[in-house]
Amino acid sequence: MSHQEKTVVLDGRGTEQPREPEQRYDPQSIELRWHERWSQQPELYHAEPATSQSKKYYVLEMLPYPSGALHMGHVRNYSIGDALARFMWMKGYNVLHPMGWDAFGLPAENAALKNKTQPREWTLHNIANMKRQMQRLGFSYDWNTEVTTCLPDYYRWNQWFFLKFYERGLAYRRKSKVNWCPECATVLANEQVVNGCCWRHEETLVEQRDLEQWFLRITEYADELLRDLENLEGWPEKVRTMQRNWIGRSEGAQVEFKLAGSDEKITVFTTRIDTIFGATSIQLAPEHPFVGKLIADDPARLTQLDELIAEQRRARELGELGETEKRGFFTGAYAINPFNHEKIPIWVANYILMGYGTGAIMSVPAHDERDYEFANKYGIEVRIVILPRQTEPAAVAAGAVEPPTLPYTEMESLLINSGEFSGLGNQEAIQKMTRYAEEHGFGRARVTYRLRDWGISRQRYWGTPIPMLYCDGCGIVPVPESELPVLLPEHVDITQQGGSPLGRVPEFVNAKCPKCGGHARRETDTMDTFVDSSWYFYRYTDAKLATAPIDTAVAGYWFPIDQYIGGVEHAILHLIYSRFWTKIMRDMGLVKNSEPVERLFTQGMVIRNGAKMSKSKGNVVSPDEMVARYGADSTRVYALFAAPPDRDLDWQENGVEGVSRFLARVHRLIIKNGKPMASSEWKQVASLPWGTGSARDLQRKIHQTLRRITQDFDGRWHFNTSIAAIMEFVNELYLAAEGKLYEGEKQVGELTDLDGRVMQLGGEDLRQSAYRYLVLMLAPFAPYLSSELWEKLGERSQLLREPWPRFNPELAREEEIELPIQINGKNRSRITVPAGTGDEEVRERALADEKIAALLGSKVPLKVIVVPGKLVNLVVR
RNA sequence: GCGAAAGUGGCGGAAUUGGCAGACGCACCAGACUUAGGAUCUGGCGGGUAAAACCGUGAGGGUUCGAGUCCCUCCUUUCGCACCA
Repeated sequence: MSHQEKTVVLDGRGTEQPREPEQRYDPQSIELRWHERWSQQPELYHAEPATSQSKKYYVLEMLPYPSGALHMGHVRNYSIGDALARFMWMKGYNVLHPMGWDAFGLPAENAALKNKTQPREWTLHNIANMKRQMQRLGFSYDWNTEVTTCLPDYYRWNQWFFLKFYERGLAYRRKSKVNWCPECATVLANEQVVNGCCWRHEETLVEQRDLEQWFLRITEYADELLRDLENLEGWPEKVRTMQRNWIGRSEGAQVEFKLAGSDEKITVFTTRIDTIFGATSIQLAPEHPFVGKLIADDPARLTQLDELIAEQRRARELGELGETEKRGFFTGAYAINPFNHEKIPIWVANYILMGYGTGAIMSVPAHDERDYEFANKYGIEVRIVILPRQTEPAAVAAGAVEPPTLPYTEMESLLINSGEFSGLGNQEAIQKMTRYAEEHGFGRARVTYRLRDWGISRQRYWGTPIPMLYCDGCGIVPVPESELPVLLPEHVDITQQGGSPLGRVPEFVNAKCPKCGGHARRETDTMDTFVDSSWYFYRYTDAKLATAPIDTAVAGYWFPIDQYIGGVEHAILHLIYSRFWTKIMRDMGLVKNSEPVERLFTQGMVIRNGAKMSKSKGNVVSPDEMVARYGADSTRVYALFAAPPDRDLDWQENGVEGVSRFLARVHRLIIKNGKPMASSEWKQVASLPWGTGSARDLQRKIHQTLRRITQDFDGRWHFNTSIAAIMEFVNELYLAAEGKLYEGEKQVGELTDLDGRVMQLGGEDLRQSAYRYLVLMLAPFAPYLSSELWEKLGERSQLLREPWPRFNPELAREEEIELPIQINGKNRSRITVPAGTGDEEVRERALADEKIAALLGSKVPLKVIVVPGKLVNLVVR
């Protein structure tokens, strides 16, 4: 940085120009000065109260986990949100733009173990650091509404919600399978299971254990969660599809099959009851409770079962479930098909999932690829029961129809070999056969979901304590609302492994039963951190409210969130939980909206050298480093300029350098040429009738650039093209400033001032006006530099609230003139030509073109598009 | 396997409704000013040619006066789902 000491700078024409230190773009000094100033104006980004007459706009970025420092993905996320917030402010909206911390979670415990600190200290320290980074980056957050989920102020409302859910039967306790590491003697989250082993003990296989867990009944809302996806038109289709698949609704029927020679029944779920006459076996999942009973006295088969289960678990843990070869064995037992009373064998098969439907299916090899594969392998009968209507039944007999490739789902299909149902179409058959099953008491229509209830118990310390008590006499007793919050004790020993850390804190565990006054134990599990993030955005609307989680009127004003911005990795869990939570809040009467988020934007990842940034790859770029080297503005503008925000962004440092050069160019341009100008003037100058010369060109550029940015914000969010347009604009302003434009345009417009005097305005005035437009256009993207230059131009207003200028479509349009084309002496049509491109020549060429003349004979061209001096094409409508 | 998105210079990417392909930026080359340049300014920069012509948007077909854009058939990459009965 030795060049900083220079005070003399030479321009391209070799003339020496003394340069004041402030003439050089020094982002550090500019940004630190404004940072200081803004920190003394905490009200700067406050939203107006919910009683405001202004239209509201709630822009939200996903709150970060305070892991220690921001990464580039954060910077990109917040640069998008901040640009939008600033733009909406300038558009005159009442903007809510909050930020908070998703502060509970496992990493804090791990860090505490590693660094011998407390999770609380570690977390709060990280928050302080990341908040500093955000403020240095100049993001326009209203820190007055900051939410930190690990503080009692916040998590007490998690507990409050939990109690309400419990009252409503939406929270319940039951046994469930969990990942259990025998070495750690504790439960692991799915993410902590690596290749089927514990992440801490890489040799130790994780077991599935049954544990009492708290669940939230999200399945109760499965149907609505699915249905309302249709209305979320502001969401990416991709996310909606992912959620649809996650919920996984399927309509069908469940049918009971009697066990031959017994009164016991096996219930299967099928979406294709119409194929039931083609069922040639029953298949059970290996974990199906029935299996044990059927083969209890058969050691050989029990061994087979164990192998099957072990193999399946390995496959699941390796994520290769779909690739495993189908395998199974005959149990020796038979079931009776209630439709045709046929005796069919019961098998165990590894491709049947216990977690879906009933864990048992009727196998119809003729009409299901999986069943077909299995049946082929084990020699089970394949019986065709549905055909396309056109097919001759004789073709079946002749073996000309190959299962299971039949188009049997078509309405056109026809049942055969199906008793009284033969001859029906497939849809009709489903209805009639379901009704038949219901009437005969062995089945009914049923909807099944893939979605499971949400298990929220975590055997962890750093989370919200679940506000429940276990009384020796009364059983499960909720903590009374008046006793909230159940405080998370501090200085808990988390170094010891095994079970919930809170269980080792007697002062916490031992409590009085609020019902009988007797001894009770507290629940020692804490809540999943996804609980925290399921409703935090409501809390922002009144973050300090002490009497309730939210103020219904205030939340009613702000919700739904107009724009939510974050990574696609939260497409399922966080966003489904949030939608679920909102629906409960609505049912509780807390909010009116059924969906929390109107529009969702998922930004692309930040990568470097083609790979996701990670410490192990050594390709991490730290925001602090970027800010120190190039400043916040350059870092932010680059994050928006390098790629459209929905695509992955390859971080290239010399790209940042280029942006920095660009900002320096802007700075130099205005510092050198900008002069004070009355705001009543400059706002009108750009709209004056400038004729057709170079002033008109600059005027057009102003409006075109404005149009580009305005439309990018309103529509497709391609801020890279917005910024490119600003760069073009700056390039043109440089030409203008160097006197290459405006010859002979000294006085081309008139303006009447407040006293009625007529002012003559020239190219210089237009340039001064253009500088101000430039600063306005830059304001959403580079807050520091734009504020600095705004002031340097003598403007006193708060840039954040300066109205976003409207572009004039007329002035933005490329100028065109129309020329008539004569064909056979008659005016047949017109051609449109950009102004000033040799009109006569163009017309002659147009007339000389045989092709056009021929076409005009039969069709009428409405528009001919002309390149200067050269006819290219003809548009015929 | 199923579903979705995307393939354009050395690179990131423009081209919003079919109408001058490669805006803007990076990298690179040349020049100017310089004791100096990793500053600044000017010019160049898809292939091809002395200059044109001509050829160029993953491949091959098609529609159209005209296709990166629309249609068909492939190929590749990325993401999501992956035995959901």
